Amino acid sequence: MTGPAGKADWKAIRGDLLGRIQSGAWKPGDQIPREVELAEHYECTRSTVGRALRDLATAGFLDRKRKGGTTVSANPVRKAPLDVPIISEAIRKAGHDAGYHLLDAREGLPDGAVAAELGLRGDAPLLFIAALYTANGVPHQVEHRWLVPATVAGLSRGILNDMPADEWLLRNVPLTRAQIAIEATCPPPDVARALQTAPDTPTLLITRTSWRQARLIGMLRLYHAPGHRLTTGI
Amino acid sequence: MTGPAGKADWKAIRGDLLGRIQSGAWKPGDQIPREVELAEHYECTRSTVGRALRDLATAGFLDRKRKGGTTVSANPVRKAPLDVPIISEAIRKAGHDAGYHLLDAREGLPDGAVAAELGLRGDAPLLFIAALYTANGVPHQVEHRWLVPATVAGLSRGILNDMPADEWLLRNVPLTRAQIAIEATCPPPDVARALQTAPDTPTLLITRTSWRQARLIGMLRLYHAPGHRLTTGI
DNA sequence: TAGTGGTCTAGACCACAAA
DNA sequence: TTGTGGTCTAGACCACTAG
Repeated sequence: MTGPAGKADWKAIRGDLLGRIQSGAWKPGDQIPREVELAEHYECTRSTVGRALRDLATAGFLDRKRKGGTTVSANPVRKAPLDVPIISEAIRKAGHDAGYHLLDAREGLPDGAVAAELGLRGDAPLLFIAALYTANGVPHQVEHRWLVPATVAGLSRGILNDMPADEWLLRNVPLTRAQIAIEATCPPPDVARALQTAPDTPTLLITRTSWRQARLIGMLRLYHAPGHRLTTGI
Repeated sequence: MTGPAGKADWKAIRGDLLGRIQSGAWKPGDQIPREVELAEHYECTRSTVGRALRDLATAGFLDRKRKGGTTVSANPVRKAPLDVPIISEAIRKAGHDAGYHLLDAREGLPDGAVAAELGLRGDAPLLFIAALYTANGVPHQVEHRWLVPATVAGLSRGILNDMPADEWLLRNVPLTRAQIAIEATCPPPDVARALQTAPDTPTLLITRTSWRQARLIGMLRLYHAPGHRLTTGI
């Protein structure tokens, strides 16, 4: 119910509108005034209130339809932004010293699970990479990658010795689409060994399959050290 | 290098600009033309290219600074939107029959870990809720909630018998801020029993602490059935 | 068909940061 | 100081959709 306090400023207007929603003055399902009316109330143009309304709509607080007007979302499905970072960068940003060790890099046939996940028949060789990331010298994450050789042409073992695959890929084969799955699992024996944990320790596993346009780049399995938490917020 | 193909349309411009980034025509760190120049190139106004540029910047593809100009992000930290849904809704949306069973609801003192997580001293009683969600009759998720009684006044055991806490909270005490943590763990004995799994099965645990403005609402621990995956994409 | 949001224009002023 | 993006205005036309 705040009036046009200071001046017309789309962020202020957004805050005011959000306040009405979160305070319960406007309830889920309610129809809110039209843009023209709000513009009049806030003493600004329709463009300005429009921007505030658009922002609240993309954030999930409002539903907008032409002719149907703007309503308060009945079911505000909130989205928590989950970072998909360069691993070493993430470690450094957490204030730790980031280490990287290539454990394995070779061509080979993917096993059935990987081939199925990638939608391949399993008879085409992929580039397999295993690497360990450390934070302050302590095992932090282990990655298993299966990459389509034709798509990542130019990526050699020599490069991988010095540079994590994700950094090379970011610059040379940037992804345009990715599917991400997060689950809890027990690490395979070699991963457990690298992480220095017992093989039956619950481990957070992130699986990411990525494409560049229509071309498959490959798959990443990222095993986190025990106790590692993925955090975000709203 | 596409010209002003059809007409000035901010989505088309965004697509064209994104194409230049993803094709490698513009590389990370590169400075891109100023708004005025792009407007000239696309034969539209600065507002229109500005909208396309703003969109790409919020998506993480561009960095913009006044006077400094616009550059291609050197480190495009992509964000994957993670849904924070009403649990029953999510089960239904997956095409399953959603079931809800209240397992426990009582006032009690939180244990040390919960009190610490909530930043409480542990001498104030909280409302504890345990509930089981099923999908097609099969155990799907178990939630443990600790709620601050003063903040959720009106939430009774009678209500909780019929309605999951999250649905009541959504309508009556909508959160304005939340911290979310995702980790792998072994479920406590009572959770393992409810999920009908062995206690040493790796389980995906989502912990969410939520506030309404400055007031603490409470904490949720959501244990997922074995094999459950959290999925998202870019 | 009429009303609503979605978009674009042409111009202006302002805020911030680099030189 | 100066150049860049950030925002706002006043107006117009268009696209979708509810009635």
